Amino acid sequence: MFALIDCNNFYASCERVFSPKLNGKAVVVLSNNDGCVIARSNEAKALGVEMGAPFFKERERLEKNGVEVFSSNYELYSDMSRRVMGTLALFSGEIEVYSIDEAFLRLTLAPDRLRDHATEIRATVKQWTGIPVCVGIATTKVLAKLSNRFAKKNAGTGGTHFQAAPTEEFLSRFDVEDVWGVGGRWGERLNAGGIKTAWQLHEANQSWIRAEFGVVLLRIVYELRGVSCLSLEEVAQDKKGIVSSRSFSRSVTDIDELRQAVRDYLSTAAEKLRSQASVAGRVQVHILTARHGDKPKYSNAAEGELDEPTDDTATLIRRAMPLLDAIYREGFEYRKAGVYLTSISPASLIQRDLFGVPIEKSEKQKTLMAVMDQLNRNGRRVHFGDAGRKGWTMKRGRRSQSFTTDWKDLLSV
DNA sequence: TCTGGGGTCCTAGGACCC
DNA sequence: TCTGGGGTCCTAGGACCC
Repeated sequence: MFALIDCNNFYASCERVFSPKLNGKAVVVLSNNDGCVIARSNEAKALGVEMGAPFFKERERLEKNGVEVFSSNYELYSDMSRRVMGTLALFSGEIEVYSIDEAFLRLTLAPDRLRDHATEIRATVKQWTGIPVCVGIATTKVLAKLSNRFAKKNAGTGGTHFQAAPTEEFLSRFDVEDVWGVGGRWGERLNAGGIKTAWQLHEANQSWIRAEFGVVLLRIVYELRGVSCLSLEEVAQDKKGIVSSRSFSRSVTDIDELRQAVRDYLSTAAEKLRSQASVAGRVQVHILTARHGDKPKYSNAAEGELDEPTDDTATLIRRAMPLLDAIYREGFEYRKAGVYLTSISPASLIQRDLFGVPIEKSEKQKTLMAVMDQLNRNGRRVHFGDAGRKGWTMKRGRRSQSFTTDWKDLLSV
């Protein structure tokens, strides 16, 4: 059996843990730059605040209704996630942390004990971390997802549900787009083919699915039928691509400012690369103007290969700068830039270039990076280039404290 | 009527997820 | 004024090899 545990309105719930006065009130959390709504408490959902709604369009309505609005505080959410996952790990030796607020567990209990187990998981996570979760149990991951959705949408379930078999009665309750792995595009095409519910997808013609949609959807159909095709991925695989990109808080026209942004993002991306002991063979740089409005639009990206794969921030920056120069056009108001590291491989398997960077030099680089990572981990930010006034950095004026990760922010009562 | 039969690697694009 | 930031996998097509 697979259990899917999903935190309810996770970011909003994190804010509530340390501010109980928010209980019962409408709470929303905004994306980076306070751009759009990415988490809503049930009260906020009831007011009709949509997921992904631009904040500037909703602002007045939110204020009028006394909604509590927060900038995103990933330091807090990551740490709360770690606590939730640590708690869940005590309930099964096999756990897959699927996202910041979801995990699959494999349960090998007798079926008659599953319901009690689910209730206990939910109660324990709530008591130990303050985060409310729902638990859905079934024989495949796709069915566990639906089971969880059922628990979440039906108050009568008490937040847990065990679905022993994929019955017509159960699957007919869900639109086909509610099935994990079926998004908007496939939903439309399936609807056009007369498939509107999860049950109809369960009954769909196998060869038609394979021919029209491919093997990915076919696996989902099998999962709906109770044939497990998606296994529990207990160990997180190394990233095959690492992105770091941010929207600016204001327009940027000057290439020097873009250069500094690219240096910053590369520092972040390379730090992630080193944390999984990998090297990257290619680096990509992209810049964009605003998508909306009537200002002239431009976006472009350029990618380049490293002479030899590296995790050295300085080397990556040196390779990336000419790429930025190549795509930069004067006269545009840029709103976002980013970098993308690809062709990632384990650092232990580097194929050195006979005429490349001498070993002694690369050893020095390695030491420098290790020292930098250590300083940054301890909260001192060490930068490449000009770390001075950066007017374009993220806007997040409504952020709560880092209650669990910074002594200065410890809650006072 | 009929045009060989195996492969690999890389990239772009399109889906999907949170 | 103002619209996030990460990821994964699969497929088709083009280039190459013998």
